[in-house]
Order: sequence, then C-alpha cells, then structure tokens
Amino acid sequence: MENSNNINSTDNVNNSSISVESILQRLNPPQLEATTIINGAVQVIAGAGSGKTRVLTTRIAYLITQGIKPYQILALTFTNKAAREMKERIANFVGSSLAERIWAGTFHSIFARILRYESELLGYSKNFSIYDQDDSNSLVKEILRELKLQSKEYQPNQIHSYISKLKNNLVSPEEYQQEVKSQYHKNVAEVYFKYQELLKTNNAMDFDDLLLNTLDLLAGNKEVLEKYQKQFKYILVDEFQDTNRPQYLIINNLAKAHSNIFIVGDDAQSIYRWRGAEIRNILDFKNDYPMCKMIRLEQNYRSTSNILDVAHSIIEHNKNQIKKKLWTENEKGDLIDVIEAEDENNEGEKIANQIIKLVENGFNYEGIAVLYRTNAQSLVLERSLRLRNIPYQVFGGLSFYQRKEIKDVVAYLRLLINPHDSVSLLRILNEPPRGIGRASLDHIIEYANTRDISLFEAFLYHNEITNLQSRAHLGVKNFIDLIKKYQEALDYYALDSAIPDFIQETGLLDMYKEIDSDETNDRWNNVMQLINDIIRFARENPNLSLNDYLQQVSLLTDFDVKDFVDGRVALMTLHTAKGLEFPAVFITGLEKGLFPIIRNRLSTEEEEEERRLFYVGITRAKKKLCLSYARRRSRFGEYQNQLPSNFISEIHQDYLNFIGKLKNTNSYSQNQYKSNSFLSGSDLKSGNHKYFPDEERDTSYSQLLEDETFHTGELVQHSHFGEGRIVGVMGSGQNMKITVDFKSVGRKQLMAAFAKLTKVKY
DNA sequence: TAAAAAATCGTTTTT
DNA sequence: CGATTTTTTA
Repeated sequence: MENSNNINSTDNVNNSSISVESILQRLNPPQLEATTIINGAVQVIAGAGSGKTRVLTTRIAYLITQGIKPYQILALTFTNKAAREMKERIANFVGSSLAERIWAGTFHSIFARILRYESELLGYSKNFSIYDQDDSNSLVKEILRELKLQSKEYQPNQIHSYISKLKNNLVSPEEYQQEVKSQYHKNVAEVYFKYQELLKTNNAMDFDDLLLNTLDLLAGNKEVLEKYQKQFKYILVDEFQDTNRPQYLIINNLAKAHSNIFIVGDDAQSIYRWRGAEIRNILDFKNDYPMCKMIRLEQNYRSTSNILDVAHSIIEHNKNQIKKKLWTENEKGDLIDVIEAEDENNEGEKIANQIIKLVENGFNYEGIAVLYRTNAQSLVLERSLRLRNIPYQVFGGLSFYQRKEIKDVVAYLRLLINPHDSVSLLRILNEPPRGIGRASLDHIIEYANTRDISLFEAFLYHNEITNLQSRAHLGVKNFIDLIKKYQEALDYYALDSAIPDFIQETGLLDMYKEIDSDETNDRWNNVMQLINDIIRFARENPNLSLNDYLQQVSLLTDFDVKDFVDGRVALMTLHTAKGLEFPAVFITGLEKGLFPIIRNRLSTEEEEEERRLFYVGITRAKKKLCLSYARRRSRFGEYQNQLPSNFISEIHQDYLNFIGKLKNTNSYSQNQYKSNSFLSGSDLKSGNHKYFPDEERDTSYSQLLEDETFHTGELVQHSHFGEGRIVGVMGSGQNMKITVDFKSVGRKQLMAAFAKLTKVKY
C-alpha cells in the first residue's frame, strides 16, 4: 500500500522543480533528524535563525513523498501569511495541487473551519458570526449599560480582557460566580454570564470561543473526536511557546490517538504570555508524550556572531529559561550601532540618515526594518523617512478591515446571513440615521429581554411594542424590510449583483456623498473598494458564499493582507517582526518606561517577557543592528525626559559603537520641527492646497516614489472605475492615497494598498 | 432625535 | 495633541 502511494507522490516530485532528496542533503544532522523522524512525538527547540521554517516545510514535503495524503496533515502556524508561505514553499517540492490540500493555517482559522462543519452539535447555526475584539467590547459595553454598571471601574475593554483571561484559563461563568467574594467581582461574574449568554443568542463566537468551542466539541463528542483524530494523522505546531492552554488541549486531544505530533518552538522567543500563552505547555508536553524525541537546533545561519553574542548576553539576564547556546559559523561582522537622539523627531532623523548610509553601502531598502515597541511610535518615524524620501511600508496598526466604514459594511453583510447578531445590528442601526434613538432602542431591548428573543426578532414584532413613537415604528419597519429583501435576494441572485445593490440601498454611500468632505470621500472610496473585493471574490469563487467571505475577512490581519514590496523599508512593532529576518534592523525607543514598557510597576515576569521581546528584535538582524533612544519624548503633547533603557547597559560595552553622540546644542529646536511639520500626514489630505500647490507636491513626491509602482502622470486600470491617469500621490505607508482622474467617474482618491490598480502601458 | 459642543483619556504588544 | 465619547442644545 505504501509503495503505490510512494510511486504516485514520486511522480509529483519529479514534476516539480526541486526534489526533496536534494534538500534533505543540505540539512545539518539535527535538522535532518527533525525532518525525517515522522512517527511519534517530536519536540524541536529551535533557536532564532536555526532553519526552523526550512525544517517544517521540508518535513511536510517529506511526509507527502512518504505517501501521507496532504489532507491528513494539520499544520498550525501563528499567522495566515506564514501558512500561505509554507504552502507555497511545499508546492515547489510536491506541486501546488497537493500543497493546497494541506490543512495549514492559524489555530483560529482552522478551528473556525471545523466549527462551521460541526456548529449544530454545539447549538450554533452554520452562519455564526465571529466577533473580533472590537465587537466583543461593544457587547460588553451594551451589557454594562443594561446592568447599570457604567462607572470608571467597569471599562468595557478591561472587563472583556478579564473575561478573556478567565476563558483562556477554562473558568466558566458558573465557576467564577461561585468563587468570587467582592461585590465588584460578583458584578464582573454577572457580566461574564450575560456575555456568554448573549453570544449564544447572537449566534456568535468571539476569538476565544473559536478555541473553547472546538475543545468542547472534541471533548464532548466521541465520534467527532475520532473523525478528526483519524483525519489528522500528522500534526505540526509552529511557535509552540506561544500556544495557550485551550490550544494545547485541543492539539493534545487530536494527537493522542496516534501521537504523531511535531512541535517547534523557542522558549526564549515567548512574547505572548499576556495573551494567555503558557510555558507550562512545553513542560507538560514531555509528561504527555514521555517517548517524545527532543531535538535542538542551535546553529544559527542568520546573524553575524557579534549580533548573536549580544542577543545571548541579553537573554542571559533571564532566570527562567531552558539553557542553550546558539552558535554560528558566520563572520564577526560590525559592532552594534547605538544612536542617542535629542527627542523622537531627532531619533527619526538620525535613523533616516543611517538608512541612507546603509543604502550607499549596498543595502536595499527592502532589507531594512525599523522596529518599535508601540504602534504610536510609527507616526514620527514615518514623517522622518518621508522627509528624506525614503520609501517605506508600515505593517500592523489599524488595518483596512478595522476602519469604521468597512466594519459598518461588514456588519450589514453579517446581519444578512445572521440576523440574530445584535452587535452588528446595533452597529449599523443608525448608520445612516433612521430615527431610532436611544429611548426607542431601550424599549425594544427590554422587549427582547423579557421574551428571551434576539434583538432582530424583537424588531420584527415592533408593532407589539406599545411605547414606541410612530417615527421609530417607521424606521424599524424600513430597516427590517431592507434586511428581509436582501436575505431573499441572496437566494435568487448572484453575490456580485446582490451585494452591490444591497450596500447601495443601505444608504451608507449616499450618506457619505451628501457631505462632501475629505473624510467622507475617503470612506466612500473605501466602501467601493470593499464592494470590488466582494465582487472579485464572488467571481473567483463561484461556489463559495457570502458566509465564506465573511469568515475569511474576520480572521485576517493587516500583516496577512499586505505583501512585502521591494524597495521599501519595513516599519512594524517588535511583536509583528517575530519570525522575520532583515539584513539591517533598527530597534527604536530604547528608553526606560517605553522599552521595557511600564504600565504600573513591572513584575519580574513582565520584565523577562520584555527582554525576550528585545531578544526577538535583535535576532531578526542578519548583518547590521542599530539601537536608538531619545533623551526626551513627547507624550500626550508634552515632553518628558527619558533615560536610556537598562537593556542597553545589559550589553557588554565592547560590542557597542555609539554614533552621533549628542553635543549640547540647540540645533534641533522645536521650532525647526514645527516648520517641517507641514509635511505631516494630516495636512496632506486632499483639498489642503493652501499648503501644497500642485507643482510642489509633484516634485517632492515623485522623488519619494522613485521605487514605487505608481508615478504621477501614469495611466492605470481599475477594476471598477476603468482607465484613469494618476494626478497625485500623497500620504504614505498603509495610508498612502493616490488621486486618479478616471475617464468614467472623474477624480477619485484611492488607497494604494487596496485599490488593486494595474498599470496601462503606452 | 440629530447635530454641535464639551470633555475625556490615551500607549502595550494581537489571533 | 487628537480621536472618541458624552453632554448639551435646537
């Protein structure tokens, strides 16, 4: 049996460009072991840059050549993008038709997929909504309002993160309710209770539920468990150090039938403990799989030995860690540069200078990353890079799908397939205004509560609600008619015709058009982009539904959506940088209080996690590492004096090369920055021509965009608006907007990152 | 009820 | 400082 499979897959291997055998030969002994021991439990401690991804992909390709069917392989990664890239690499070995069928994805997306098949067993219908943090907060907020708990002690996001913590520790509302003593916590317990209840009523799951419900499903249904145990004969988990308890229990349930489980991780790179990740999982693994083979990958292929030494000297300060020592055959390389800056603007400027120097010395823009602890730091850095015409790309932060107008449209769509989703309903109820105010709404909510029905059902019975004004009755009626109409339309019309009509009829677009401001124009354009995206999705996937589209969208992050573009410096948080590598890395804001970050006081555990984060940052660098800090930094509009981070003093000074040491001059006065600040993004919004005449904009930006795909004056093709000419480019990073003069509809501002424009050659 | 004015508060990090 | 939320007023 194995033989015939072998022949089949060998055919496939021969058809593709690279043979697995040739790759196996290039692995070092522990890598080879990790790749080819395919049966039983294997735990790999993979140091930074030790070829972990290579092992994972080669191993999966090897499994397939050994006759394992791709759908029998479950590979769990940390981001959708990592899964996608892994599949692409495996496709090089075994062809894309096989690679496509591997169950590779994030915990959340894979489990969402399983839950959709099995939802009815848990009392959910197939079209359940997935609530992101924002949605969950709204739900908590609504509950707090109902329970009259709207004081400072009860902040929706804090309460939600508390509930989330309880859920990740597998504490049910009932258990928590019995456990707590103080009135405050009793109230929290009640919110928790109500929250879970409402999620069920809404036919919705939050991010945590995707894990917990999967766990319940497998623990409570023998047949289902056996079905998936039988299917997933080989399980691989990447970034194991960042799994939380429910994730561990799920994998454990799935794997215990055959114990073919392969986990890769590095305790030194555990940076998500605040989100519930547990080191305990690594220790428990050895107990649950006593026969497990332990492999260490300690040879680093990425960094210079200087960089590696510095990383090691940092992580050594942590008490809690598995002892290991990375080594490399790479050259010593340069010292680590340290930049001292006057303030955050000066920091940005010096980094920009340094980047220019690096590029003069043979580095490419795309090989450079600027990392920071908090997203808020990116703004100043962006401005500095812009001033020096350095092209860049920001990852993370607020993504397209988190924009208000996009979330609104998505809420409309969710309501169509899951009308019980009260969070979505409340979100768009008065968007545009429909004459249903808070008073009316409270009556309807009360009606729903007393009858134990969903909010939408209460809307349907609005005629029964006596204390409603006639204006509210009319508003409600129009609203439910709209939803009902398009619920039916979905049965009869194709997605790509029904959805644009629906969104048109919601009145959202008209509302944006009525007020002619930059903001509403942007929103109008963004909604149009989304509509195009849906149309494209519908045409590319004729057998998939709106439900499929929505589930996909709700689990996407900015990082998943955005590809690295050549010729641009990458800006992102240290967390986002995990798993990546760059020839040159800048780590910014190394100041006390900022990195390591301090909220109240820093516990040893938290400090160690910050240190691991620093370690992650350092080990992203291949050739060049540069650290920077500022003497003062503005916070909430006011300057604060800063001290260098103790992380810098933890490095042996022999490794450091201080550049641009500060003299006590006033050359970087506030005034100078004030005068430059006209270049800031907010002033560049369209219509602000008093600051920016056309000629001036052209010269300053055509230089900036030298490496861009789009230049002023070029002809482009848009999937919806047709052909047009670029008349301006402004903003930058994920907010980069280009103004295009379309033949069909005239001038439009488009988000470059999402417009999917193609160039017209002439 | 909706728009305009005032007040508040924020900065961790993300699936 | 600037975005978001709450309060006031028409």
